[in-house]
Amino acid sequence: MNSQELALLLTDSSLDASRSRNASQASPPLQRGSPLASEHEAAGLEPRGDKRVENSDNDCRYDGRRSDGRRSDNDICSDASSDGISDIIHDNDSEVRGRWGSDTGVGLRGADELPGDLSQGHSRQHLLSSLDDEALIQLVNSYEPRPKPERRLADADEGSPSVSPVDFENVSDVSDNDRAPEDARHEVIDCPQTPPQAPPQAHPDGPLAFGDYETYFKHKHVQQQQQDQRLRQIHGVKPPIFKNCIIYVNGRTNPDRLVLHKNVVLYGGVFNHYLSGKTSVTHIIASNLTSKKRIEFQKYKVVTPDWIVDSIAAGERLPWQRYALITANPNQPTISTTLDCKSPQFLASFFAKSRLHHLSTWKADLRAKFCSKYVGDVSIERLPKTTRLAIFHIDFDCFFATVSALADGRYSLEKQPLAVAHGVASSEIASCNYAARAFGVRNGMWVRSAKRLCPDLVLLPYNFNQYEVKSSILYETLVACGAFNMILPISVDEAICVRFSDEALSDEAIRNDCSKIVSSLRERIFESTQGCSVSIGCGSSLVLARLALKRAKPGGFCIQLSRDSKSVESFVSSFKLNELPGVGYSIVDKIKTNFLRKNVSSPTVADLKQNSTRQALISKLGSKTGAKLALFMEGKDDEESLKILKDPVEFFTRKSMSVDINYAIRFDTIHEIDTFIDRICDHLTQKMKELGLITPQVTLKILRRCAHAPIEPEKYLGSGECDAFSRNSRFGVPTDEMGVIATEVKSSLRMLSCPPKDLRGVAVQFNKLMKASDRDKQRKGLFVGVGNPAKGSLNTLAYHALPKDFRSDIKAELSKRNISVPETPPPKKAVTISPVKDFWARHWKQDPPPKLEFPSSLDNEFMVHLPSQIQRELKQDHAILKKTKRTMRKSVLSKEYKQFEKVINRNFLSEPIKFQALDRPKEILSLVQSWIDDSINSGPHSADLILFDKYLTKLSDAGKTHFILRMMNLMSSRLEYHSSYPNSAAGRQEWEEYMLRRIVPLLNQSCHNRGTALNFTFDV
DNA sequence: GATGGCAATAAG
DNA sequence: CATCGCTTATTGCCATC
Ligand SMILES: Nc1ccn([C@H]2C[C@H](O)[C@@H](COP(=O)(O)OP(=O)(O)OP(=O)(O)O)O2)c(=O)n1
Repeated sequence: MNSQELALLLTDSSLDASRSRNASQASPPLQRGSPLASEHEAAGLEPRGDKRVENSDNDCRYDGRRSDGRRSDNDICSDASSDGISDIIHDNDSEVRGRWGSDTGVGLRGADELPGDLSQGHSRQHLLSSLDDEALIQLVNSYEPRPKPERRLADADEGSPSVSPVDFENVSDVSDNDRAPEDARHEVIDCPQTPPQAPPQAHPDGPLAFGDYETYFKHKHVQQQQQDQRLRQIHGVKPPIFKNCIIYVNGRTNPDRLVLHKNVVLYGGVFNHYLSGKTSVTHIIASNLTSKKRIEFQKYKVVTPDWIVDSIAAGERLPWQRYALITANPNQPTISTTLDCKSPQFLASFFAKSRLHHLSTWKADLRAKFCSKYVGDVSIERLPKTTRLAIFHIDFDCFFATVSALADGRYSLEKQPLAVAHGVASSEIASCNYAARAFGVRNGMWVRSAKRLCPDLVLLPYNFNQYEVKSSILYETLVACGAFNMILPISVDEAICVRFSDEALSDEAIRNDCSKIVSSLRERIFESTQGCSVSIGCGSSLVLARLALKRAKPGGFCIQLSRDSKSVESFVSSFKLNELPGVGYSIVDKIKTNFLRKNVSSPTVADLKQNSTRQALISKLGSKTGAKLALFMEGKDDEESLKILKDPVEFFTRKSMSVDINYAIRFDTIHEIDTFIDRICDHLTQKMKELGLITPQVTLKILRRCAHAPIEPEKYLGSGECDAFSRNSRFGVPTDEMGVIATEVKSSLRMLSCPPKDLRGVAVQFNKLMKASDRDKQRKGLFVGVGNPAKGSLNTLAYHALPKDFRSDIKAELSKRNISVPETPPPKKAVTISPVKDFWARHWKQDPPPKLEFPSSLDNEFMVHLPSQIQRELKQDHAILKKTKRTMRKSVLSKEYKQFEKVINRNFLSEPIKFQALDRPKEILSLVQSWIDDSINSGPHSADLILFDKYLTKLSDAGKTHFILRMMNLMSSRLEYHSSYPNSAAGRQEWEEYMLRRIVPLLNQSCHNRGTALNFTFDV
C-alpha cells in the first residue's frame, strides 16, 4: 500500500482529530504548601485528581459539549407492561414457579407464542422437538426459577415499585407497521393537496390499469429512488444528518414538500411519498394536523418542518422532541429547554451543549471511521527492520478559542485574552488563547477565577459546528499532503501521523525531509482552515513526538529525531514530569512523596532521574507505570503505547460504551431515577444496535453527595463533592435488549442504595462489547460444558429448577438429541458457611427446595454466568460486609475515615427510612446476617453496634415495628444456626446479650408506641 | 496464579 | 440568570478460588 492510499484512510467529509495531550496546558494543581499554590487553588486551578472522587466546587475541570449529531432520537422509553412469558407455567403443581426472561427469544422461532403453547403438555412436547438444540438449551437456561425476592419485602412497605427481572421489552415507537397497503392508498387518495407527483403513464413497464395502485406505487418507488440518487449526484453528498430516518410529509408545509424532500435526501435520509405499511416511517413532518390525523399519527414522531431546517442549519440532527407537533399534554409548554433532569428532553439538551460530550463523541466517531477505512495491511511489524519511523504529533493551538474567535471575527487572537465558556462565574473555560495564558488562565479553570487573574478576559461562546468543520479540514489536509503512511486520530484537534523513511538515508537527510514536511504542512493547514494554527512535534518515538509537540507550542514545531542517547535523554530531562504522557497529578504526587524531598512544585524528569531507579519506580508506582516511566526517560515507548502503531484497528476498536451524567442530577424519588435510567439505557441500546454490538456486562456508577457537602454546591446544578460507587452486572447471554439491561441497571441502583435526593451522578456503561454477529459463537463458549462440548451446555441450576413435568419433557427431548442431561450434581465439598444454602432457604422458596434439585456449591464459571441478580444475592453479603467491617475498625485517619463514612452512609444511617421502602430491607437483612456470620467468633464491634442501634431507633421512631421484628427473627435464627459450632460461643454470647438488652426492649417499646398489646420475650 | 470487581487515574 | 462536571481505556489493589 502506498502512502497515498494510506492517506485515504481518513478522507471523509466529517471528522478528524489532531493534537497532543494537554498535560502541559492544563497545569496540575500546585502544592498545597506553597504560597503560590494556595493562590492557584483559590483561583480554581485544582485539576482532576483531587483526593475526592469528584471535583470540589472550587475546582475547575470540565466543560460543556453538545449533542452527537449521529445519535438517533431518543424516545420516551416504552416499557412493555409484562413480558407475557411469565405466565406460561400454571401453578398446578407444588413446584416453585418461575419465569422466562425475555431474552429467550434469540434462538427461538416465535418465542412469543411458545410459552402459551408450552403450557399444554402435548403441544409442548411437539414444540420442544421443533426447536434446534441451541434454542432448546437456551430456553431452559433462561428460566429464572424464583419468586422475586423483592416482592416479599415490598409487602412490608407500601407502594414499592418493584423491579422485576425481565419485565421490559423493547417496543418500537413506530409500532404501526402492520397497516394494510390499503391504508397507504387511502392516505394519498384522501389528501388531494398532496397528490402523487407524477402520473403513472410514463412508466417504462407499460401502461397501468386504472386503479392498479399497488403496481403504481411499486413503480413509483423505484422511480423515486432513482430521482433521489440523481439529486445526490447533482448536489453532492452532505453530512448524513438524517441517516436512518424515513420521513413522510403530511399536508401543506413551509418550506414546501419539494424543498423538504430535497433536503432529507441530500442529508442522508429516506423520503417516503406515502405512509406505507411495509416501511416504517420514523418521522412525519407536518405543520398542523386535523384531529383525525392527530389520532392516526399518535404513534409516530410528528414534527414541524423546522426540525429539518434547524437540523441542517445546526449541522446535526436535533432532538425531534423539541419540534414535536403532538404533545402528550397540550397544556404543557413544549420547548422547555430547562436543565431539568426529569424532562424527557434533558439528555438531548444537555448533550447538545456539553463540550466534553462532544469531544468524546467526535473521538469515537473518528476511531470508528478509522476502523472502517483502514484496509489494514500496513502494520508496523511487517515493515522491514531497517525502516525508520518519524512520528508527527499535530495539534491545533488553543483549538476552541481560536475557532470561536475566528467565527466571531472581532478579536485579535494574539493580543486579546480570550476564553470559551458558557457562563460567567462557575462555568468552566474549555479553551483560552495564549494571551490569556500569559495571565495564568488555564483550560478547565472557572471563569470567575480566570477573571481574577485577567479582568479583561473576553468570553466567547461555543461553536461546535465550526470545531467540527475545522477538524475535518485538518484531517483532509493531512491526507492531501501525502507525506504520511498512517494518520491516527487522537482527538478532534489532534492527530499522530507516521512516516516511514529508509535507513539508507542519513540522519541529516531524514531531518531535512521532516523539517520540510512540517513547515509546509503548518502553512497549508493555516490556509485551509483560514487561520487556525497547528503546532507539530516530530520524533523517532511516540513519546518524543509528544514532548516535541509540547516544546513546539504555541505555533511552532520541534523535531527530535536524534539517535544519540545522550542528547535524547537530555531533551527528555528538560520536561516537567506532568508533561510525560500518562503522568498526571496523582502520579506526580506519588513521585514527590517517594522520590523527592524538596517540595518542588513542578518537578522535572531530570529531578526524578537523579533520585530513582527503575526498580524503585516499579515498586512505588506499580509495575507497568514504573517500567513505562523508566522507558520514557530514555525517550522510548513502552509496549502499551506501541499498540496504536502495531495494531491500530484493534487499538481503535470500541470495547465499551457509556453515558455519564454528572450534571444537573436532582431527583426526588427512586421512580424518577428509574425513568432516567430507562432513557439512558434506551439511548445506549439504540446506539449499540446501530453498531451491531451486544454486551454481556453492564456497570452502573453513581455519584452521591458527600455527607458533609452542601445540598447545592457552588456551581449551578453541579455535582459538588461526591463519593462514587459502582456495581457490575452480567447477563447470562450477551444482549442488546433495552428491557433486560435497564432492569439490571435499576437493580444495581438499589444495591447501591443511595437516597434519591443525594444522587448527583449516574453513569451506565456496557462492557466487553462484542459483535452481534459473533453471538452464536460466543454463546457456545458461555455455557459450562456438560458432556457435549460441541453444543452449549445446560445451566444446571435452571434445569433443576424447572417444574417437574417440564423437566421430564425437556429431559426426554435432550436425551433424544444426545445432549447429556444434568443429573443431580454430586455435592462438591461443602462451602464453609454456606451463604448459598441460606440464600436458597431465604429467598428461593419458603420451604427449602428438595435438596437434590440444586447444586450444593457453586463453581466459578457457573456463577459467573448466572443472572446477576442471583449472583448478587449470593455474593453480596460477605463482600459488602467485610468491607464494612474492615473499614469500621480502622482508625479515624482522614482517608480511612472517608471510607468509613462512605460505607456507613451506604449501608446504614443517613438512609432516609422512606428510601428503604423498596428492596432495601432485604439488603439490610442480608447485611446484618453477614455481619453476624463474620463476627460470630469475636462478637460485634461496639462501634458497629452503636451505628446499628441508631438505625434501629430510627426504624422504631418511624413505626416500622414489623421490620424490627423481622430483623430480630433473622438474627436469632442466625445465632441459633451458629450455636451448633463450638467456636462461636464467645461471640454469640455477645450478640445474644445485645439482642436481649437492646433490641427486645426497643421492640417492646415500639409496639407500645403503636398501641399494640404485644409483649416480646426472647428465648435464648 | 488466574480471574474478577471496584476504584483510581489520565486524557482531550 | 446561572450552567451544560463526558467518555474510554488502562492500571492497581484486593478478594476469591
Ligand atoms: N479541560 C479541557 C481541555 C480541553 N478541552 C477542549 C478545548 C480545547 O480547545 C480542546 C483541545 O484541547 P487541548 O488540550 O489541545 O487544548 P487547546 O487546544 O485549547 O490548547 P493547546 O494549545 O495547549 O493545545 O479540547 C476542554 O474542553 N476542556
